[in-house]
Amino acid sequence: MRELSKTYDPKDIENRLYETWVERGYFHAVPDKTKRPFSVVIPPPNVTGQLHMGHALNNTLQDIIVRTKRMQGYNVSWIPGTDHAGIATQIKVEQNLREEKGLTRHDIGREEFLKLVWQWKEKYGGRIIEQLKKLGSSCDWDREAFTMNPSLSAAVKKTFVELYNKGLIYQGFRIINWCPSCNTAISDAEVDYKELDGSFWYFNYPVKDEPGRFVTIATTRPETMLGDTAVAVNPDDERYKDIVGKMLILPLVGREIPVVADEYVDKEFGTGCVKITPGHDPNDFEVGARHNLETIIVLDGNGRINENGGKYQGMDRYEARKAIVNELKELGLLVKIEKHTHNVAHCYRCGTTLEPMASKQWFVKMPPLAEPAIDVVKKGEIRFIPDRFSKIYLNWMENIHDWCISRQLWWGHRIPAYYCGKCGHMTVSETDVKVCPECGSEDITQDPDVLDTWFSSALWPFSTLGWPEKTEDLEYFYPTSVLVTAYDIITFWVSKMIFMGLENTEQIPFPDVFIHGLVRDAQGRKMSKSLGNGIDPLEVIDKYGADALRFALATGNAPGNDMRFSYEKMDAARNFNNKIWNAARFVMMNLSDELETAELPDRSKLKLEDKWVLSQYNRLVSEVTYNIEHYELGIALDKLYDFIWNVFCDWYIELLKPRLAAGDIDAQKCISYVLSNTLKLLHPYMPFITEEIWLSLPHDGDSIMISPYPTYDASLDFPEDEVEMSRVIAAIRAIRNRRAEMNVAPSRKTKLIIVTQFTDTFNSDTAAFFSRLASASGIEVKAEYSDPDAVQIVTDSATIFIPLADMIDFEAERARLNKEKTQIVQEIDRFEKKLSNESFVAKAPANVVDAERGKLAAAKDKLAGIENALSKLN
RNA sequence: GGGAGCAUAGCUCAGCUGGGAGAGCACCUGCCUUACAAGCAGGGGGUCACAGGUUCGAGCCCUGUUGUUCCCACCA
Repeated sequence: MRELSKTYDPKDIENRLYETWVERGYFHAVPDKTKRPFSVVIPPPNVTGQLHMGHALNNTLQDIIVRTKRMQGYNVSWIPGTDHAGIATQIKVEQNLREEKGLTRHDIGREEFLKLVWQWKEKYGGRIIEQLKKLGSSCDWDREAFTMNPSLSAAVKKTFVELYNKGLIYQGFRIINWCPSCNTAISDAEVDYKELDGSFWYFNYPVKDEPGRFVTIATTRPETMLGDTAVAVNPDDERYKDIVGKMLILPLVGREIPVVADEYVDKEFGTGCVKITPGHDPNDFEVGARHNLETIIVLDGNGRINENGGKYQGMDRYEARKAIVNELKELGLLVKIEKHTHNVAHCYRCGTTLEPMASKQWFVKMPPLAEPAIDVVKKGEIRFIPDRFSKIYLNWMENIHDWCISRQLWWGHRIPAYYCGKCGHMTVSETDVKVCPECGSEDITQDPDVLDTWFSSALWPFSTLGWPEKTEDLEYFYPTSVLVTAYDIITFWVSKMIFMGLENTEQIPFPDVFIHGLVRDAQGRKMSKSLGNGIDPLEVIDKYGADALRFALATGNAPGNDMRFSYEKMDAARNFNNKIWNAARFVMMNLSDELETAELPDRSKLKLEDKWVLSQYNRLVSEVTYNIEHYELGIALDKLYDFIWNVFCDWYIELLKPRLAAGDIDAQKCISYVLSNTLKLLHPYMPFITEEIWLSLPHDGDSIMISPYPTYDASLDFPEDEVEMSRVIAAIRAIRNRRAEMNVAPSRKTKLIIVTQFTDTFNSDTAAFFSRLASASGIEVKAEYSDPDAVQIVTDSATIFIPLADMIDFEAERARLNKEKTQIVQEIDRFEKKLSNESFVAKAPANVVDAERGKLAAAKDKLAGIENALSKLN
């Protein structure tokens, strides 16, 4: 056994224990048919990322579940890893290249650039993994995965090719969101809308061959007029009936464009005339398709006007906007400018205003994939915790659009499509294509685009287990048991894992999706770089220890709800650690060397207080187990905290002090048993301190983390003793309370005369601790007693006399007793009313009614005591 | 426009399938009682947003109202 140091120092403990666990292979799991598998999924952090509070919360919750299951005997696999994070990583490396060498990726070329990204990944990619270890996460590091590993890349290619062959992946020309800064298309899910103040410009477009006649259109993006190919009105709009079919002259450009009638136009909005720009607006694109309009794209990839913009070519989109508005004004075609607030699409990665643009991209056809993914949630095969997030999921899935998966980036999984330079044939293949299967030409180029990062993330639960190979791991650990993640990536990631899982493995990837909230700052704001309010978990760990951070994150945590992080919580967490440490030190000081294991003495040797604490401990075991199984991790932790502090420390330790001082071996067994098993319950939450203490106590085995989790034991239920002890505690509390009210110095000990029908309770053992805890110099237990000169305390099971004649204000005593009497009479009245209500007695469950009867009886006993006391007060 | 959450003690929040209104912090009083002052003992403090309803019984279920946060859609 190891001695515990006088003061608790997490730094000394945490690194040492973590290394030991890893060395002994406790985190590593291999398929073993004799054990039940339990495997979990959490979001792989970005490879270039830094640990933030979100990761800390996510890992803490996951580790609590994982450690509990492992102790319960499951064969637990938690595969850690990182995501290549296409755009995010590429942006970082590009920035770096610009800052260090003043070069762009185009200057050095694709191959060289990718070398740089891989170098970057090797250099910084491991950092976040090391940071996760500081938290105590019990991941299987031997299985660490990365979304661009060869085996995961193979899974990506296989998926792409199979979906393509089924017609579920296709190339299409349509409006996508284009980021002029990242120079790539992004999916609808990657768009952030921000409400901005803008303007609404009204312009006149002249009608051809009818000088002086105009239609007035309104737009928020004047520069797109360069690509207008029609103006649309509602077919039912009387104002414009006669103009439908006529031609307009597009100002500045001179192009003739038709007026078309389309249901899409809202008569009430603006002027009722809409300029149609099929190349730069999703709705216009559809109108264009319906009316066979030309699609003219006027912007290049950087957001500058292209060759279709005539003299504006080369101007930035906003420069062009100014110029166009000015020229139209000079031509007298600007009617008015209105202020207009509207939602503007921004890139979620870089914040740049996006341009909707028609473009040829790869898409996943969603409806056929969404359907089974909706079913499994509706049928309850996959459930969200809490359930309300299934609505968000279903709402999203039921309104799904096809998923744009191609990105004009270099970092990522390159699309496995190959084009023949000679005959133009396209081949989609898992293996590299060197020769055109159609014409035999060797002039083959691979599609330059890469796949959306989420495409590979979607495969994570099974690609990390070896899919598409039929590995033993996949067979044993898949489907996984639970996904733990925050609600902000339900649509990004959770939904995609579900439909890809069903598509690729014909199984759900996980039955449970445990959703947690976001960690905010003390004021409730989102932690962000721009606000500078982010708190680095590593600094917190450095100052308080990982156990304290985990406690702070888990305490009060309710599924799906955001939480605030504050240093007040960290102080509370640190204090709790300290409390446990000191309690353990005290227990150990009192243990004799002959105790080797944590075993209870023979049941017959148990005293009242032992049974009382064991009975509560036993209930704690079932409740905590139940709560954790139901993902009520915060509730379970509250109960552990309450038991350890308010039951074990405040009462049980105090109750046992006389016996421990006397060297009572049974008391030693009891207290070390309760402590050691409570530590097991707490271990998933605070792995380090519990291990350190547990190893110092009498124990079986090498580590608390692989010791069996406590289970409910019917032989430890002592309901009667619990009631008895709670009466004793109530009496002690009442005495302390009275003494405090009367300002009796704590050092002043008094005699106590206790009148009670429960005389068995107050035996010589009880008297020892009772004296201590109630500041008594001696205790007499009597069946009958009367002393008009004593303070009388009435509980529902006893009347206690404290001879404090010199301190009594009899007037005040009488007033106090009368006040208590009024209160108890009111209570009795309430209980009686309730119990005389026939429908209550008839309809309420029996145990509720019995409980009310019990309360009534206790109140009546107390009233009798008070009346007796009043009558004896002179 | 559609959807969801939240509104409980001064602050931050728990409260599972309806039956006790709770925790941490803060506050007040008294204590260094040799595990712990990062502590101990005692205490004050709440019309559970508002209005109806269902029920023997509502913080919890239903309807409406107000305030607030978020998600989705994106009428130029």
